[in-house]
Amino acid sequence: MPTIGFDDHDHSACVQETLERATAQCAELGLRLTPVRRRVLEILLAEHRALGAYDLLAILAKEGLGNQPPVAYRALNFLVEAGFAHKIEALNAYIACTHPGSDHAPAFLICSACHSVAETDTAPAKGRLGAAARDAGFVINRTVIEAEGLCPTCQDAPA
Amino acid sequence: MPTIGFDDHDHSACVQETLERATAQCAELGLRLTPVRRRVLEILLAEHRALGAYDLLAILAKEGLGNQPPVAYRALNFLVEAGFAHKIEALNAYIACTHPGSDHAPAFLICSACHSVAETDTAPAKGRLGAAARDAGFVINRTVIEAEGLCPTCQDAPA
DNA sequence: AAACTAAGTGTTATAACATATCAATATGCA
DNA sequence: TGCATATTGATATGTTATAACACTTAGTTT
Repeated sequence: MPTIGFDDHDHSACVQETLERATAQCAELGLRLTPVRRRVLEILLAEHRALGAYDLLAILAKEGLGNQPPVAYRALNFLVEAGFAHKIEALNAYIACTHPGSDHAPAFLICSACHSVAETDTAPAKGRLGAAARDAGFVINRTVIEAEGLCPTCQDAPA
Repeated sequence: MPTIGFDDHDHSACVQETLERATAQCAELGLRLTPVRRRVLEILLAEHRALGAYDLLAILAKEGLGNQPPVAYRALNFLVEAGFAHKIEALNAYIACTHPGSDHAPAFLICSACHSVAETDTAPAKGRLGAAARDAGFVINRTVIEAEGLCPTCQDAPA
């Protein structure tokens, strides 16, 4: 599984493709990708960076899709639970999943300068964290793995 | 370096000892462990679990040490920067460092049931996260490694 | 000692993030 | 159709965090 990162790619195609896959997956699983949910996913995919719930809400409000916080949070919670989006705990912000379909323990590389986020994968149970958990008799349900730093572009940019 | 975890230990001694080490370390580095900062560290050490800034503030207020949010946040930011405390991003809460003195990349095991937190250590650069960062040309400044799950005690407890 | 400087504190206000609750509506299915 | 469930609308509130500015304290320079 590749680290989808800071490189360029055909973005509008990737948005469309991911949306279509999400639509199909919802149909399969009996989930309802309602207009607000679909639009939130589309926004997150298009932005390709972490957005706060209120950033999303502002966009939704302009489009007449809702203007109260629960509108954004409900959609985000749905997407996160369905595996279409992730919450970045270090930013209190949300990002579209770039590894859709796979059951995964995501890890993120977060650029402090431009706020772009790359998603990669970990196998937490296999590393030191898993070993520590086993030693302590701790059973892991969910992991948060995030790294803050500088992406290649921002390293080159003048301070 | 051990995972300081969910086991019992002589707590009041460990609080005193850590406070003394922190005092000494501040003296060495020219940092000022003022009354509020010292008391916040003491509370975090004594509680031995993650506390929200407003939980701390309530305690400080009772003791006449301040009653406005910045009082708590200033003390917490100082302690975090000095390495005496850590922020648990998944909880928006703060905990005393149990590996003081060492320059470390902490990792946490967080019990969803009893909210106790064990601190252990990682070597992020050596695991998959480090490999992904190198592949992407990403330079890591800080890592957030947190696992939520059940501690040994809460696994045994009835649901 | 007086003046200066840097760090810390007090205080007010507000920004930013998130959820509880209850009523209304839509959807899927017996 | 009628029922159960999921979703949405709307109001209010709860929780976490910082901006801004005045004031004080401790150390340092003159």
